[in-house]
Amino acid sequence: MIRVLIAEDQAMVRGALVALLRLEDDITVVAEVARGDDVLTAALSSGAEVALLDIELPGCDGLAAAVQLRESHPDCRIVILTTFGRAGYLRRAMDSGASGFLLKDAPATELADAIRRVAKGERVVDPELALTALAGGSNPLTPRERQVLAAALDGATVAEVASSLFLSEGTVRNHLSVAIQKLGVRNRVQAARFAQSMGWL
Amino acid sequence: MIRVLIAEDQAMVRGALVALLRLEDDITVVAEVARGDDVLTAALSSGAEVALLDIELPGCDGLAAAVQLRESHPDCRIVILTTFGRAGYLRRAMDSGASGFLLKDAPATELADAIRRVAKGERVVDPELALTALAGGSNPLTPRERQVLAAALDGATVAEVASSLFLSEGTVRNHLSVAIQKLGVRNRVQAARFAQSMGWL
DNA sequence: CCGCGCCCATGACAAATGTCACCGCCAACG
DNA sequence: CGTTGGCGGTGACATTTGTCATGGGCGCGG
Repeated sequence: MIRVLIAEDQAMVRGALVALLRLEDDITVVAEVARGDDVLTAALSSGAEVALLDIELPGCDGLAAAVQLRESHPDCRIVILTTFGRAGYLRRAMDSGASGFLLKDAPATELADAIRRVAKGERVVDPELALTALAGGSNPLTPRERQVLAAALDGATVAEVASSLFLSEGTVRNHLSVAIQKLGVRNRVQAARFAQSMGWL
Repeated sequence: MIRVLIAEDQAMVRGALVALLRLEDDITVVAEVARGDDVLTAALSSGAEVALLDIELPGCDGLAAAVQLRESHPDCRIVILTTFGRAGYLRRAMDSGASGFLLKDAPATELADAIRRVAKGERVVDPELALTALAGGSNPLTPRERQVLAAALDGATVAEVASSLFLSEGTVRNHLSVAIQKLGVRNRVQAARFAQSMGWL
């Protein structure tokens, strides 16, 4: 019997996934949580063998939860389940110690299969996604550029970004300009959107 | 036995929802589709009594699918199932002839319940959401302003928006400026994001 | 130690953006 | 019929944004 923890913020989807896994004889759901910062305690108290983590979670990112889990409960295998097949997400998931990476676009039958294989110690990644992750290359942005871009994502002005990061306005403009050129786009909005679509945030 | 059609683009979620509904004795899933433009034919050929429609669908918006379905198959009740509790979505869903409006944030148990009530001819809407929809008021944007804002959403320049809508640049700037003031924000990006978050697109 | 890359900053400049006043056209409505 | 409001347009203006050159400080690897 494989003991599984499910972390997913949308209650309806979470419940549906539980129903899906209940159909399997060799899998039992021992914990469900809605927040990233509940993952650790729930995993410890339930003795989960496999943790199924969404990336977009309130409280704490699924990838961050994976890191915590890996540190204090290294026997628990981790499967990331996410909507977006962003190359950067896959890379970061692997860096976080995940054993599996599944898309919500994948057929429902693959879920139980992936959990079984991960429980046996295998790694499970959509091969096509792995290719695009390799082809896409790695994140060309420096940490500062990421911060500035992330701040610009929701329409903040240069002045706001500057004060929120304790920088000069000119510096912010420089970082933005460099990021725009690296990404080959024409303004900050496109740059921010593109970076996010690649999982570079 | 209530005959249900499910339209949801993410295969994993779709399969999980099917598993969830399979647990109910009086509900049977007679069709599942991934695209909005497959809803109509699938509903007709399967004789579905209730259609469960996601809003974000490839091919054709779930709300548009609802309108088509309403016209050519008026006996089929419609339930909109969506991630976002945007006030504008609810209003448009009701205008599209939907009988129910459910959030993916709602508990999984509510799904079967909502389907049963809708099948009996009742209307099902999250009461809290209905309140915010009323409080939020209706869309203050004119059709043109919506178009311009939508085009600006992905970082297009004024010139690009102008040529794509066959307008003068000055006119586009005017529409943007008016929209920015109506929405009480400070630039086009915030305006576009705010409008989208309200479902005014 | 020296170079390299990242970070921060300045100042200047061109381009894009946001605002304003004012124009006309047209359809809906009292 | 006159008024109102959405739509399209012009021109001007201040502000913001994107680009460039340049320079200093810091940490890391050869």
